[in-house]
Amino acid sequence: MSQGRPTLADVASAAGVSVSTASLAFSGAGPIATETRAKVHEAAQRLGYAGPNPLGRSLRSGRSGIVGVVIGDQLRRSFRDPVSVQVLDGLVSTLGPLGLGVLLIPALDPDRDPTESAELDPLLASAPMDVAVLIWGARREDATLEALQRRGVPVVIGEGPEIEGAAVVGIADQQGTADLARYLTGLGHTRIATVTLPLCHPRQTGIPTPDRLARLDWAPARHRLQGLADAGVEPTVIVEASASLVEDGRAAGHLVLDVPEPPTAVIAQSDLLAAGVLLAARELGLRVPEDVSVAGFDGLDLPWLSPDVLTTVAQPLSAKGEAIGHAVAQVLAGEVPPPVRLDVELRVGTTTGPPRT
Amino acid sequence: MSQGRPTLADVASAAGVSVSTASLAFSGAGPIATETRAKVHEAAQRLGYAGPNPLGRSLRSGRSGIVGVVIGDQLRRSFRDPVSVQVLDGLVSTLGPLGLGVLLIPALDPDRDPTESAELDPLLASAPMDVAVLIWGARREDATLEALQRRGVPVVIGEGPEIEGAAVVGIADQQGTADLARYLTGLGHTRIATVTLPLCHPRQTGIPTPDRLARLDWAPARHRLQGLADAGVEPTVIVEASASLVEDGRAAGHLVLDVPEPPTAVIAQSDLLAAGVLLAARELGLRVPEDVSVAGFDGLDLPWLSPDVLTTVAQPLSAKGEAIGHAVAQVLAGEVPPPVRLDVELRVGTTTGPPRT
DNA sequence: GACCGGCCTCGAAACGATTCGAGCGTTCCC
DNA sequence: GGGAACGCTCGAATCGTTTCGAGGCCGGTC
Repeated sequence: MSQGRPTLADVASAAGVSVSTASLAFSGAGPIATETRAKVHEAAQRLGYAGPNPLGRSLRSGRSGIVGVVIGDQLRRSFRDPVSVQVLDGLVSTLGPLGLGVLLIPALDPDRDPTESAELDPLLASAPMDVAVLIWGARREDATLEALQRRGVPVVIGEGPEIEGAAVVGIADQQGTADLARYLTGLGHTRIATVTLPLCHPRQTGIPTPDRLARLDWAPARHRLQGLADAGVEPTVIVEASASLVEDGRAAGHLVLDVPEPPTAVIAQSDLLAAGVLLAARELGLRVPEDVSVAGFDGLDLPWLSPDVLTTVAQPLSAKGEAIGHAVAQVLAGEVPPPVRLDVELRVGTTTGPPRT
Repeated sequence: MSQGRPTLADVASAAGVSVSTASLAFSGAGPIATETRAKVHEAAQRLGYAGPNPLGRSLRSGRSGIVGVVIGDQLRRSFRDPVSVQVLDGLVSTLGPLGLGVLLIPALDPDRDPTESAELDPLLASAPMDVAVLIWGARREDATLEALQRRGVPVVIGEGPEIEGAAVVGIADQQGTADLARYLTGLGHTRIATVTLPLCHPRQTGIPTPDRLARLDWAPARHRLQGLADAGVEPTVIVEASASLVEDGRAAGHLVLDVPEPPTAVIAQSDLLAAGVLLAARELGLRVPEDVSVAGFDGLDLPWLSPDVLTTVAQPLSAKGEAIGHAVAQVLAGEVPPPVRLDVELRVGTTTGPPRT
């Protein structure tokens, strides 16, 4: 068959061996004479055969070598956040050497009318993958998660709730936030506000209603709020940001600081939000940390804040990605990965100090 | 066969129809009675069958529905740059509705010793994909590109050289840079320096040697340098940054500005580099734009520069991603996409002004 | 000289789906 | 009333590979 690209059968017949032998020559599994292997490779070279077709291989082995990573509806929103990017980086660099590729999968739109199926079935339901990763903030009742379980795709969750049959890689964010809060109260702060990550679906910006607070089901926000409570801090005001972006932090910062009696410290649940609060403070003519202390969470490297250095709780982002990758490998090996919780570290910068008396 | 997950055959026999009919019930191609379809779906539901196995489907149809996107050795480096992210976002949102997924593929390490194959064959050589996308700065002699061509994978290139058999989506960056340069000379600047993107492999930081300048084979850097020449601007000094990051821009900025007779304007080939130059200027006590004008390229939204607004040449990032996605679709439809060149737009901000006399 | 192992190679059976042409029952038209 | 047209369903072939057990050849041993 000289039509189309050559197949293993073409190579085999060109080399004068059987298909199975040719397969062995490539896969390396099983005994094969050095000479035979050379003959096969030579024939492959001659025909321009670039190795076994992954499709055939996958079908036979039942493995695609693909790990699906679920991203938000908009890639932009997910990846504008350096946190996701660094975690993904750790993940990719762990998976790559294992021969596993990362497929980007848009999450199911939770608001979509299921009856109206304008789009052919979404990637989530039809893309090949051996394991799926929900990198960030899966919720307990999640159309995405459910669709994956229905397909029988094993799931690894980063920083999410503990869910039956899914491996979880988390961080000690509750404790880290508590440490941060104690540090601030230790400095003498009593009026502390907080800017949170999204609390629940759908995302909103502003001061959450009690109803929303009750529906709090996004793990990172929940843990970090809980950390405040652990340290005995009751925020004077809680403002929710709809995404972990500087713009949202700035808006939230105005809400928090542009009031008659502003707090003396603001704890933001992410560094980008904190950076936004910092901008807001600057715009309002407040000095940091003299008039207001600002702290974040993540431990990002933000050179453009220079000369300020943000006080923050640093989490090991790449390590989290690597831990997720490791869990993926375990799942593929048929093991059940134990839950992981990575340590975080309070890192004091120049944006926090004692309150003005 | 109740062992393992159910297959189409199981569903078919449970529904009392043939496999081919069951297939029709799912694919929707071909005539099928509504009642039959319902019967099949009901049986599928009962058995927990979540739709046709993509592996089998792919093998038969010869299509995986996967588009490989080649990223640099380190994901972090690629994605810390908002430019890549926005392009990727445009790409994903175009491809998603077409039922195509994006697989992240680490590029081949050009320095790797080919004899020593510690790693099993890289994803690039073995991952399933219908088309590959080199999103940014492919070079003419590129191990990655070559490996793809050898596999017979069609390639779409973003902002690269025109290469035989590969579709290209570019921008009018040469002209845009020329416009920017003319604007600055029009303001009266004569001593203009430039900070470039990487010029060639391997990446380096600092003032490039003539040898390096001669080997200039990275399209974006080449076009934008050429744009300066088109406008009759000969840079007083050229500094090369090894990546489009604020840190590198800052380092380059010090090299450019911390000299006895600094330029009155600096053109950086990306906004992040420009932001770094801005930081360097600030650190050196130079006022912008009074002491030095700074301009970038890309048109990113950089709220943290506030209250400054960067003068820049804006390129349509999402549109570029969409254009690439469109080209991918054309390739898959068997068409040969014509070369695309998107327009850019000079956007004057507050970081440029007339030089001090 | 016959038998027993090793080492390689081969043939055939999956893997799970799509697709094409044939077949069959019904309806409609002449 | 007979034949054609139509609508739906079915069998069988096919996609390209891996894997398993069988078998062939060779050298060594009793």
